[in-house]
Amino acid sequence: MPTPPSQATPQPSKAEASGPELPKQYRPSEHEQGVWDRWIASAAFRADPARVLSGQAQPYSLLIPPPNVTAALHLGHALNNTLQDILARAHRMQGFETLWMPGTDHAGIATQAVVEKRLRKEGKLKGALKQAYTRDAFVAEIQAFKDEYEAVITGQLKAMGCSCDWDRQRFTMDPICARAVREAFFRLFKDGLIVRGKRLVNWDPALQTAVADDECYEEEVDTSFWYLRYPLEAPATLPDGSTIDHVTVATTRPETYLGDTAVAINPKDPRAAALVGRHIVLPLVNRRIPIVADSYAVLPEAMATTDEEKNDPKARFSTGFVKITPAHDANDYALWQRHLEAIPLGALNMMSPDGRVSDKHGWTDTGDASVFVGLTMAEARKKIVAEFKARGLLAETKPYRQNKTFSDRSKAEIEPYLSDQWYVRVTDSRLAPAANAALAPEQRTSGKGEGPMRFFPSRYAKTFEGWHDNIRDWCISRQLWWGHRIPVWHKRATLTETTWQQELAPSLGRGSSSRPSFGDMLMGCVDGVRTSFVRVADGCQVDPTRIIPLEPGLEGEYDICVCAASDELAADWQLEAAGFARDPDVLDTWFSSALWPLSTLGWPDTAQASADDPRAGGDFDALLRVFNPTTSLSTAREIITLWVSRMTMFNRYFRGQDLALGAGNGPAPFRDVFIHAVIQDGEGRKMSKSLGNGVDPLDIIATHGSDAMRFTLATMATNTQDVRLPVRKDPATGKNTSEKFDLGRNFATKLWNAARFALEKLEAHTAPHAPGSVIPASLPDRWILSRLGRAIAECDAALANYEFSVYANTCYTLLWNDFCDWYLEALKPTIAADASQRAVLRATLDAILRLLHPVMPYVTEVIYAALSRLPAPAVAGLDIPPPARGMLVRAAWPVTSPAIINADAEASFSRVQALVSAVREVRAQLQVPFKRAITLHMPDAAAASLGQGLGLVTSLANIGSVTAAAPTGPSTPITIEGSEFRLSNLADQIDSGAEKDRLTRLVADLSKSKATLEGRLANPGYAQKAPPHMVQQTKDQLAKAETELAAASAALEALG
RNA sequence: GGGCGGGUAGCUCAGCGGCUAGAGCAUUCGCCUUACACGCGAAGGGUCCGGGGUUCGAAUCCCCGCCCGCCCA
Repeated sequence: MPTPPSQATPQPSKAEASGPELPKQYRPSEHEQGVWDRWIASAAFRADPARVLSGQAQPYSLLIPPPNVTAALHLGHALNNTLQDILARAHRMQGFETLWMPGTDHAGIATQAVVEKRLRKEGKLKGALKQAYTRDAFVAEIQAFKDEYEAVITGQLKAMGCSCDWDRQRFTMDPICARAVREAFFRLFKDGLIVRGKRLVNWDPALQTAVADDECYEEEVDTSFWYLRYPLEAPATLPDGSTIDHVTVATTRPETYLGDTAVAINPKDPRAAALVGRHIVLPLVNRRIPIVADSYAVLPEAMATTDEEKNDPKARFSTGFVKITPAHDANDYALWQRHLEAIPLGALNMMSPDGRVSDKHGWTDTGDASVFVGLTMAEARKKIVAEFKARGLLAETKPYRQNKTFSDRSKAEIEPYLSDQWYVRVTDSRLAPAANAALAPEQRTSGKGEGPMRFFPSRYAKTFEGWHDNIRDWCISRQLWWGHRIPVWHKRATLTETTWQQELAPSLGRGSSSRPSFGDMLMGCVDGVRTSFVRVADGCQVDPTRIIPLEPGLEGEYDICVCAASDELAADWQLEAAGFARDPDVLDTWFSSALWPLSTLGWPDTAQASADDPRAGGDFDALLRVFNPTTSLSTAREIITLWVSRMTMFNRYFRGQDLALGAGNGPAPFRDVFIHAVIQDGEGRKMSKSLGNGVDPLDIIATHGSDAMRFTLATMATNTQDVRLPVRKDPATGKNTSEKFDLGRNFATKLWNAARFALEKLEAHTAPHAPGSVIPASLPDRWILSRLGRAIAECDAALANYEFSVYANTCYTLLWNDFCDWYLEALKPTIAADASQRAVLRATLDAILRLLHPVMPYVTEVIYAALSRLPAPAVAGLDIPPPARGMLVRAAWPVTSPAIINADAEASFSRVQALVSAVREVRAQLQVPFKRAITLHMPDAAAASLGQGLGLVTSLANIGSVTAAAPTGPSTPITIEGSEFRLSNLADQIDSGAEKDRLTRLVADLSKSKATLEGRLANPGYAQKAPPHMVQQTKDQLAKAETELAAASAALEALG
């Protein structure tokens, strides 16, 4: 793993630098550290915003999706960071001033959960966290854990070769990022977009915190419907004349009956008229609750009239009566909101934060139900069902399968729970709608897109758009200790005209003529401090100007919430002395990650940021101006809603304010959003610790090398949603690995060996070519340059469209199939004598190294160290200027002139390839050893038309002689493009059986082709409607097949 | 429930209106051929999930269905 850079500029190691000659084998571990040190020492990854401001370069920037400090990186990170590094390195080579900003995320709930678990395992924590640890002590434990994992993660990224601007590395809780969080919170609070609300949240009773919807998952579990008899206050007579003294409710959660405040019946239920407005008396609790009419109550199957009603799966289980528990069920809460008048008791919470029945958190009329207090919800269920049964109030129990929600982190069952939380009103037009408006017009399905933001692949724009169209207020408070503490101080006060002065009197007098008073502060007349008054009774926020002085009718209990823009201001106003207590909660992690495009660049106070982090270079002001908005973001699918959305909203909001465009009108934080595929195991499962199917990038780097891993991952980055990586356990090491990575390792080796060969030839023959730029003359030279020109164009297009597998595969084909299989083989006979060919070989290898560098930075850099010592004659049409310091990392991207693409050379060369392949085929089928030089019988005209190609054919196919004379002894036919030639001298004794087999197969193949082509031409519609060139092509093919078939048949007949 | 992706050679994937459907790995055969056995040369292997339709022509476009996966609710 790379260590911090040494002070002196490291030189290439002996292995790298022993002259142009390379060691026989490429062993990644012997080179990677040395190459890394040279990159760092030369500040190769350093972005200089001044070059952009002075007009010397265009900016290109990427923000790393900050990995959670919870755990080491896995292959998914390896993929994402490889792709980002490819982009960063390619753009750097293309002349962009490139910033790849690194950093890590504190990952509040995830990290706290992991550390808590770890402490329990180590025996340092028993019982409830909040009893065993103080806040500060626990945060210190997490801090230590964070330091450990941040180092691990950084080490992994460096081992992978990630060319981040490491001096600027950030952490979401470092002072610079913390200031951004503070500023953002304050601005939103001030603008009325952060509000307090009593809402039902997803409560994790194990972690004792609210969790976001996206931190939960659902699972089907076996449970029951219980049928509970609720006694009526007085008997009622139904339309059918019968009299009832109770109603029976069907419920899956009998334990929450302690919080019931109503019973609902469907208005279409015939019994409704007789019952609505009457009351139930809850058993044991003796609470009097009303019956209300609401269509939320599902009609029993027997009463259902419409199809929809009949098909409702709950109809089978329904009695027509539903217990309503607003504090413990989202649907019930919504029903209460529709019947505020009819349900005076509203929401009664009967659970404590640790998931036990409690009469201390909102429920007071305990009555005989005190027997349940203190039980867990599961215990309470059993006991409540038993008590109902004992009293004859349990009508029946039916088994039922139901979807339940669980917490991702603790796996505990989620309880809907009524609690005070902070929300961001993201539905405001300056937030979610502004995010959608940032999309490019062609990526919007509804509404107007006016921004530059594009998703790659484009289908993900729909996910982004749909999310904002349906977005709800974002709950940002978390009942945790690890995170950015909410900068709000609370005080509960009962406000009446008279108590107002008394409640706040100790501080109200603080004002003097020169300073604003405490009252001014509360009214929002003071910079950097803002107050909201939340009426406890209904959670409504009341305008401070109506509180001070208090308007009639607004008396009551209030939560006074003071938000301070800095701790200094909070201290200055002596809030705590005045009885205000700081909110114990922290912010949702995504709140700070949402600011990543701002906070990493020093926002909001770039001068202060420069002072805070001198290592980063003190140029935060230029950094923010040049690199926000960024160019590309590469991230995972599920992150679109969690992170991309919030960054977009915040960047547009805050930058809009900064740039005086108006909140919400600022730039989107990035131009392109690339969504990469998810790596799964061979069975299509997510890689995870619990499944034990994860692969550690460092293990792959150790066995295969960093480049091999990177290259393989790049080939896997197609535009599908998932890619599968079959995993196997290495019996020797016990570690997970995958044979897939052999692809990259073999490719790196191939490159290494090709380079060794080229260097050997270039070293051995040094006679200079004629002065001036080399004009390639030989067929292989013209051909390889043409192939190179095409490959560069394909790579350029692929990278511009985030098609990483296309880029990798193009490089693969160019190097392996074109350069190694054909070009290097073709030049063997001529390279020694041809100085111009040596120049082309050198230039082509140089260009290939440049093209491959973004994906395989280490091996290409090592080879380049050797290659760059050789003279580099210019080759016409190929622009590859020598790089600064002889380092590939600083080299320019290869550029070719359009003229380098040579269709004639390609056509001639493919005839050579076809002829050579045909000869090889005959050799293989007739078992003619490669070493046996054979004779090719070919008319003079045909030989002449091959031109330079003839020499290539004879050397590549080991043709001993070419003659126009007909063979005298045994011979076999080969046909190329409809022409027939013969091969002879194949063996001392010809094996006519093998030859017969070969020709028989050939005749069968050709007959099949002939039939197919004839069939196509016989179709009357084809000749009439297909484009003429298609028809002509088919005719040509048929003619060719017929010629070849005739030749093969004749030869077969001649054999007898 | 809504949205999205996928089902092509034994495996992992390209191809997304027109060469007789390709690559890498695996398999078989032959090779230490002036760099490379992590290699070279050759070969075998596919009702392109099923069923309809559009078209001169469909793996590719449309419709219906089946199966797998993901995201959101």
